Amino acid sequence: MTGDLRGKLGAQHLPLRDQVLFALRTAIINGDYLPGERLTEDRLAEDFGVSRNPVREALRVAEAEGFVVILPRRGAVVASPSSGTVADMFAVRERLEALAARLAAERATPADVTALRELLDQGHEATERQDLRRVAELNSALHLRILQISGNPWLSSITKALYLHVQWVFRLGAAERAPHSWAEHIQLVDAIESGDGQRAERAALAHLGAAYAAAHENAEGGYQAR
Amino acid sequence: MTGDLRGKLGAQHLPLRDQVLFALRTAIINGDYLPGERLTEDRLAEDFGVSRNPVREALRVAEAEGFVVILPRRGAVVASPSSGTVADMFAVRERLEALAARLAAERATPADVTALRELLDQGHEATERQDLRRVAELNSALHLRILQISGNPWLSSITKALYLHVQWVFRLGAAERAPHSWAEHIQLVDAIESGDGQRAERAALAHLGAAYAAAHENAEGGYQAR
DNA sequence: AGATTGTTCTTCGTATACACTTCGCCTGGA
DNA sequence: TCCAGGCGAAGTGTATACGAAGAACAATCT
Repeated sequence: MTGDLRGKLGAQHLPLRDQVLFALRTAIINGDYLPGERLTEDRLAEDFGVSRNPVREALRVAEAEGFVVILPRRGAVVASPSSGTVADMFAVRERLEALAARLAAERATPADVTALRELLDQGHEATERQDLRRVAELNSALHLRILQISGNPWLSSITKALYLHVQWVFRLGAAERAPHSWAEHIQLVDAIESGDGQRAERAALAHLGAAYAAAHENAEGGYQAR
Repeated sequence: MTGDLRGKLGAQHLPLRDQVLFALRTAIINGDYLPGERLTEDRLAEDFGVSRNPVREALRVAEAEGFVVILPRRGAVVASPSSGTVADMFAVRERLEALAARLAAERATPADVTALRELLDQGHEATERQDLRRVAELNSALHLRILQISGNPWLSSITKALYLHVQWVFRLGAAERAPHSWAEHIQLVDAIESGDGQRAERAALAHLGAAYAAAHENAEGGYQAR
């Protein structure tokens, strides 16, 4: 609840509202604030050690991003990703990541490919070490990197936002996705390296399909709505 | 046990910040505030007749939506859509609207189709009357309706946001797109009615391709960056 | 009980204050 | 004339206080 997040955010150069937004997003994704939980401005202000104004501004953005729902005159509650919308998210993500893969394949420089392989290696190693947390990090890093290589800022920002929500669902649904996804990742990077957009798209779709299946399993009863 | 019988009486009055956001978006899209123009909080507050707080909250959301850029400690300026990002926008939009068309085809009820045909008729009529403004409205309405029929809230909200930006570019680039697009629309609605997702996707892609060509022409020199 | 009326919590908007940055202007010196 | 550097205005970032109105809940009355 209120305990562990109380830090002194008030000393940096970044605007407070951004720090609050970041902390809020993180707390929601990590499950420190659970779906349906009421978020009063005063409480958040106290949790983060700031005044209400930065909190309000952060809340509006969090609403725009879909992490909270604001009911007029009644305040904000943490949004509830229902298993219905998980399917919807993946349907969109599938298309977007397929496009990203294609663009990445068409535009990747040798240096880009090297960077991807590097992530792949680290991921493989972390998998051997059973360091699931690190595996998840590297998984994100790989996807984000591909997005960046795609060179399309719109695609990138939209997909990133979606990706955060996916992670949220994963966390709530407990276990991170297992090691076998790295085989798919290798396929994907191979395709990108080949420069064959079509093939990269297919690899992305295959990967997303598998990821969805996993997410769907986890989503069943991993959290309760309301 | 949290009571779920939400009365919806309070939902009609929208908060000032939302009205400000709406007005701000509209003003930017209409070109009342031009790209690069400085938006000081005091000025906006005065323009809209409210205090700084609602303005600030609206600005944060407008930033998240990509209509303004906020430079820390220096304030907000209207964002500048460069012709590079127009291509990027359409690349994404193509994928999203194709998905929307497919889902709509798979899920449309007869009533949905009737509603689409109604819009088509009105559009045709407005075109005859040379009422370009109304044509543009109906064009939006049609796309938005298809999004709604798709039944995927993520897809819907993301694409809507993108759509606003497209309109922005169109306005800045002067002339609305011409009458011939209605032929494509008819193809699209026919495809949706048929229930053939594949065909609906193809129709959407064809339409988007043509729209992009038009947008691209307009974008050349229709406005100046910075 | 069932309806009505308070009471309280909270949001929403306004207003004000102030530290601190940024920027443009101005002045003085080369 | 041109540059340097100082000075002050403008504007953001943040905090705080306050009043109004809505919603939820409790208490009270018929």
